[in-house]
Amino acid sequence: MGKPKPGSARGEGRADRGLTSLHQRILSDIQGNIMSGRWEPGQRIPVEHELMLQYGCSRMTVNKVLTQLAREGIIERRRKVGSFVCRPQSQSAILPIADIKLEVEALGLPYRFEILQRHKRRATRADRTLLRAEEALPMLELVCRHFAKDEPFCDEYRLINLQAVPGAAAEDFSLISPGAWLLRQVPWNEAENRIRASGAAPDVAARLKIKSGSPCLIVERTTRSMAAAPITFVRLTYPGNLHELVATFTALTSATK
Amino acid sequence: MGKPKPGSARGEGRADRGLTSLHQRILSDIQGNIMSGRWEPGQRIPVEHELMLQYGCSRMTVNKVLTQLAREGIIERRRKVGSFVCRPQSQSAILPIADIKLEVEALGLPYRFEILQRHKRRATRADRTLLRAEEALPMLELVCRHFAKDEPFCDEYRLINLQAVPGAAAEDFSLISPGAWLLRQVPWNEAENRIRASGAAPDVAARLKIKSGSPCLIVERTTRSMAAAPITFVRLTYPGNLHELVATFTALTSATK
DNA sequence: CAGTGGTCTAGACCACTTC
DNA sequence: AAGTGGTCTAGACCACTGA
Repeated sequence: MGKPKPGSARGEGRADRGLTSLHQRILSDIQGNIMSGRWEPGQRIPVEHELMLQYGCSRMTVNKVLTQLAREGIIERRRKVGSFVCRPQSQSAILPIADIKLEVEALGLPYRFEILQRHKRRATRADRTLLRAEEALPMLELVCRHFAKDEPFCDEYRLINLQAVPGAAAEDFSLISPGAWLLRQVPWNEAENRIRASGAAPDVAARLKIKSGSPCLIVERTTRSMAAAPITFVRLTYPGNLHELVATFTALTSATK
Repeated sequence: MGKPKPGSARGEGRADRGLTSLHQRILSDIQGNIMSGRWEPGQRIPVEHELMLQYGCSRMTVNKVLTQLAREGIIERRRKVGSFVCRPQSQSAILPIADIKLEVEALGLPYRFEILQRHKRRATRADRTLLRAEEALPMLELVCRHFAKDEPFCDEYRLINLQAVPGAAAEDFSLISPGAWLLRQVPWNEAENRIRASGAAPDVAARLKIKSGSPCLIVERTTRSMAAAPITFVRLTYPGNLHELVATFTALTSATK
C-alpha cells in the first residue's frame, strides 16, 4: 500500500535527483549505457524488478521507462526472457520538407512565385500512375515557378485531385502557393517522396533558364490523406548546384537474436 | 467504478474491444479524431477526468495515452488549461539509409565492391571541414567502387578518423565494405546528410564509366558517435538515373496558439 | 485559489514463453 | 510451473498557471 509514507519515499527520490523526474533519470541512465556502448547490442538489461530495487521505486515507474525505450526501438522486450539492447540495423535520415518560400527565405533572398499553366481535366492513365489512383478523377494540373530574388529557384509541376480537395478549383493561388494552400486544407496527410538527379527536360530547362540536360535535383511527392484518398502529386525540379537537401541522422534498430 | 470489482470492469473493457488493450483503444480513438480532422488543429480535447469517466478507467490509463500523444507531438499539454491538438507545421520525410549492398540486392543484381585507393595521413584543412573536426587527426582516406552486376553503381570517397576507430588501420576491407564495417564498430551514432545533384567530376566519371558532367545524385554524410567524436565522412556519387532515394512521410507539428 | 497536468505508489491479475 | 512483461487501479502529493 502507499500507506507507510509515500510522501517521504518520493521526497527522498526528489532530493536525490534534484531537478528531473525519476523517469528521466532512469531513462537517461539506460540510454547512456546503450549509446556509449557499455551495454552492447544483444545484451540483456536488468529486469524490471532489479531496476525497481536499484532505484528504490515502484514497478510502474521502471515499466514506463522500459516501455518507452521499447517504443523507440532502443530495446526489445520479451516475456519470460527479459529486455535486450537492439542492434542498429540501418540508419535513416529525417529530411525536413519545408515550404519553398521558407527555403528561399532561409537563404536570405526575397521569394515570389507565379502560376504558368492551369488546366482542369480528368485524370489520364499517366496521372493515375503518379497519383496512385485507380479512377479517372477530376484533376487540376498546375505548372508553377518559384523565384529567389529574380532567379528561377524551382520548377513545380502539380496534379491536384479535385474530388478530395474541391476547393482547389475555385482558388487562383495568386496569394498563396499551391503547396502551402494544400497543407492548410488537409493538415494531416502522408506522403511518399522520391529523390533523384536527372538532366533538365527541355521545357523545364527553359522555365528555369538553364541548359537542357544540366543536372537537376528532382523531388517527386505523392500525398494522400490519412483517410487514404490521393490528394496531390508534385514534381519539384531544382537546378543542380542551387539546392541541397539536408537531413539529420537517426538509427533504426532491429530486433535482436 | 473500478471499486466494486476491478476485475470485472477490465473484463468488460476487454470484451468491448476484444483484442487490443484499453490504452490502444483510447489512443486510436483520439488519433482518429485528430487525423480525420474531426478535432481540428488548435482545438481543446477532453481533460483527463472526462476521458476517465468516458472510458470508465483510472486516470493513469488516460494519462499514459495523452503523455504518449504529447511525446509524438500530436497534442500539446498545458497545465491548468488543457490539451490541444497541434497544428502540423512542416512535413518531414524519413529517408532510409541502407547499406549499398542491400540497395543493389534489392534490385535483384549481384553486388561487389573494390577498394581503389587507400592512404593514411593527417587531416588537412579540407578534411577537417568535411569531418567537422578541429584537430589534425590521423585519418584513413579510401576510394571505393560499388558494382551492380558488372556496372559501376556508386563511387565512394571516404575519410575515417583513426583516433576514433583505430581498428580501421588494420582492416583491409576485402570482405566487408567500409560502410558496413564502421556500422558494426560504432553501432550508435548520428549523422548529417547532404543530398544534391551535380555533374560528375572527371575522376569520378571515369570510375563510374559515365561522361564527365553528367547528372549524378550525391549524398554526403558526416557521422559522429553519440559521444561526439567525429567518425567518418563519406561522399557517395550515384550516376543520375541509376538511383533514386525513396522516403515516406511524416508530419511535424508545432505548438498551437 | 482552484483546475489541470506530472509523477509516483503498492499492489493486482493476466498472458506469454520457456523450462 | 515459474519468470517476465502488459496492463490496470485507486488513490496521493506536487507544480504550475490562469482567473
